[in-house]
Amino acid sequence: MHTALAAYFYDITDINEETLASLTPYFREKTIRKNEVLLREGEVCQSNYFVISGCIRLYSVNQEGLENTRYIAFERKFATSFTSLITGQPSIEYIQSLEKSTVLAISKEDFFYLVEHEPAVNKVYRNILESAYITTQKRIYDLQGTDSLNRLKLLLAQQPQVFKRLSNKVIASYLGITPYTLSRLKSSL
Amino acid sequence: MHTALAAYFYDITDINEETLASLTPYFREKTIRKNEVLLREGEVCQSNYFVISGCIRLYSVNQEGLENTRYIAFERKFATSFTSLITGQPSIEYIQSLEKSTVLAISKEDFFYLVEHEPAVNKVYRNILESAYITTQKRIYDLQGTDSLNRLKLLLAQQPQVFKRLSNKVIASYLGITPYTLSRLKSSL
DNA sequence: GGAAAACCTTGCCCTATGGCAACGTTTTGG
DNA sequence: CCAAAACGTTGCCATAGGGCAAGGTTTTCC
Repeated sequence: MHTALAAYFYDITDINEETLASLTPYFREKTIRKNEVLLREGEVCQSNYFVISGCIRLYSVNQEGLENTRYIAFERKFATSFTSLITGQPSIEYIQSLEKSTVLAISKEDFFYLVEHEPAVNKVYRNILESAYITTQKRIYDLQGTDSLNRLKLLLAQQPQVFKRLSNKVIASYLGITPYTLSRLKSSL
Repeated sequence: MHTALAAYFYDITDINEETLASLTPYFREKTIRKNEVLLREGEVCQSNYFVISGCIRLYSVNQEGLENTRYIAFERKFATSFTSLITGQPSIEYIQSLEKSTVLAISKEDFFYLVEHEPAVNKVYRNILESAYITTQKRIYDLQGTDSLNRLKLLLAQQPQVFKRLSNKVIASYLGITPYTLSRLKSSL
């Protein structure tokens, strides 16, 4: 198994070496070009992705054709459209790489089989969902209760790497503002 | 066990009658006055609540003193500040009843003990987290990508009972707008 | 059951952000 | 390596929503 994923399991679970080895064949390594789309709106999501290098984002396109980015996964994070994965319904969001990336992909059938039958994967899934809960709780309060300038400052303080690696267009779509406004806010800092 | 909670378990898990009976002593029935606060910002959340009747909300107060409502739980839903429950950190949000309510409360120690040792509760917890994931995914895209009038129309279409049971002040704080704006939007419908 | 408090509405004006246009800069891909 | 496309910045104006004030209405609770 790739060392990054093994480290992830050891960090979250008390899995032993044999069990870990038995999980290896479920994950396929995949190289992804920059800006490649892994899932389109309307398609049913079939895989869960663990990011080895690079980063991928989840975003949707609203009625006016504007992109809204909900989540950006960097190294050592799982990312997928869990809503589509869980419900089996067509996704309302896209999955796209933002850099040349390497990921480990596991099919949804294998993933949910292991969630049911392998306690370590159950624990990992629980951890993913709990982390998502905590992240999105804060995000909703941010979007509801904080103005753009403060959201920008918060992002600069908490995830400075975002500004080195991603375009302003993507950052703006994550903050919920237009690239125009982001450009103006940055020059006002 | 209260029939509403039993029905909830039967709906989500394949629990048997004896196991269900063994869970009963973990839940204490509690009657709550309208507007009673169950958890304040800064306190560590100690319980998970299952709503039998009435409703409770999760909200925070931002820097300007304005309330933002993140979630409203009606009958047959679990609600708590999972972020505080999971991390053990002080809560950034309040829990408050919006009507005279009856809930079943389980302590966090008992709850997480059962999540680890009772598969049916593990499944219920997984279901709660998955549902929260699906709900908040849509909510983030709504807050980011849709204007207030459309958010109002969506809420009217999807949760009309909200408008019969809750004050405009609470509805506005859920939509992320002021009561002034809500009043104006409603008269424009 | 009545005073006080909370709530709802609406007029007026203000502010943050959006959208277009124009133009320079960077990135992409053959 | 170069042309085309995408991106970033900024001036100008438009618009959604916020905030105050004032008045009517409903709710609370002693």
